[in-house]
Amino acid sequence: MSRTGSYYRKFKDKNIRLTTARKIILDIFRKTPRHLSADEVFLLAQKNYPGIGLATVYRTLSLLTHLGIIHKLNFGEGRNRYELSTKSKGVYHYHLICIHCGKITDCFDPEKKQKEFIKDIEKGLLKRHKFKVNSREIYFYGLCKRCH
Amino acid sequence: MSRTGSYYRKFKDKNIRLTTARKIILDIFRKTPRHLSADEVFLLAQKNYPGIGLATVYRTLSLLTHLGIIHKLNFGEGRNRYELSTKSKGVYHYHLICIHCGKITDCFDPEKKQKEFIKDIEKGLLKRHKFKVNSREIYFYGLCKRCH
DNA sequence: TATATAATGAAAACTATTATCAATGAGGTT
DNA sequence: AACCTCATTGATAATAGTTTTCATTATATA
Repeated sequence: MSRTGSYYRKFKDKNIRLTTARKIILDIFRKTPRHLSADEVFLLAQKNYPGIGLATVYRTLSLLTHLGIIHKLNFGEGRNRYELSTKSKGVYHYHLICIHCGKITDCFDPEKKQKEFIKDIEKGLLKRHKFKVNSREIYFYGLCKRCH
Repeated sequence: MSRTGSYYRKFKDKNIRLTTARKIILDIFRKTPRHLSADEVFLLAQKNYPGIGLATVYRTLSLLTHLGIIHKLNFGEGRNRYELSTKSKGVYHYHLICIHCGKITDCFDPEKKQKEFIKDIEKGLLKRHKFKVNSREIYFYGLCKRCH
């Protein structure tokens, strides 16, 4: 089954209707490996589906977030951004934010070791705080290659 | 020299005026070990300084953030929160956010080991991405003690 | 104390997001 | 295929957090 199909099944299982808007937006995330704002999703969606409304975009983003399909991010810009959360299932990744130019970089685990680090921390949280981690967000703020 | 004094010096060094509003707000952060929203800071500030305006609070939060004295946080609530950043100099800490009840917990490093983990990751970022980390924000989303 | 100007308070402006509501369309049933 | 139910939609208004504007005030220095 295609990846898309597995998302669609998630909808069916919960009696959530598979509308054009939802399919289009899901597709955008599958094709765009970036952190998209609601506005950016809206503009991209309009290309294939001119009639779509901004409110629907917001509602869909909220829905997909609650389904765990996408992940809400915040880089301190005064707006939220979203990305497919599938990646984070197997591979953890960090976000690097340059405090000078604002550039945001995805950084994937180069070493297995680091993933184990995080897992280790999460085990500790469960043991000591009885906190069951579902997902994690790791932001590093600093100066990027071009800014120092 | 008192801790306050060291902040005041930071102001002097940059020719930033030490006004009543700034002293009051700095004091709030020194006394309140919580993640405060602009509104909460505003309400607390008014107790000692009834005339203070909300705009000044926002301006001061922005100033203190740029000076590196406080740190801007976002827990996906639709507003920003702030905390003194001194803590993070020596001791790293994580934020646990319960996706059910919304409770936010500060979690300090129980083990030296974990701090070393993070340092290790940051060394890798410098080496591979030429990214110099200034500060980090680590959020764990999941279910808290009372919600599972 | 006088001076220059950074900082302030009040209010308006701006921007992201959410709520409202009548109209539409998805998906099951006949 | 026609029908039916109600979740979903688009348009718009409403809300809320934050930023900007501008005349006034207060800080730091001479």
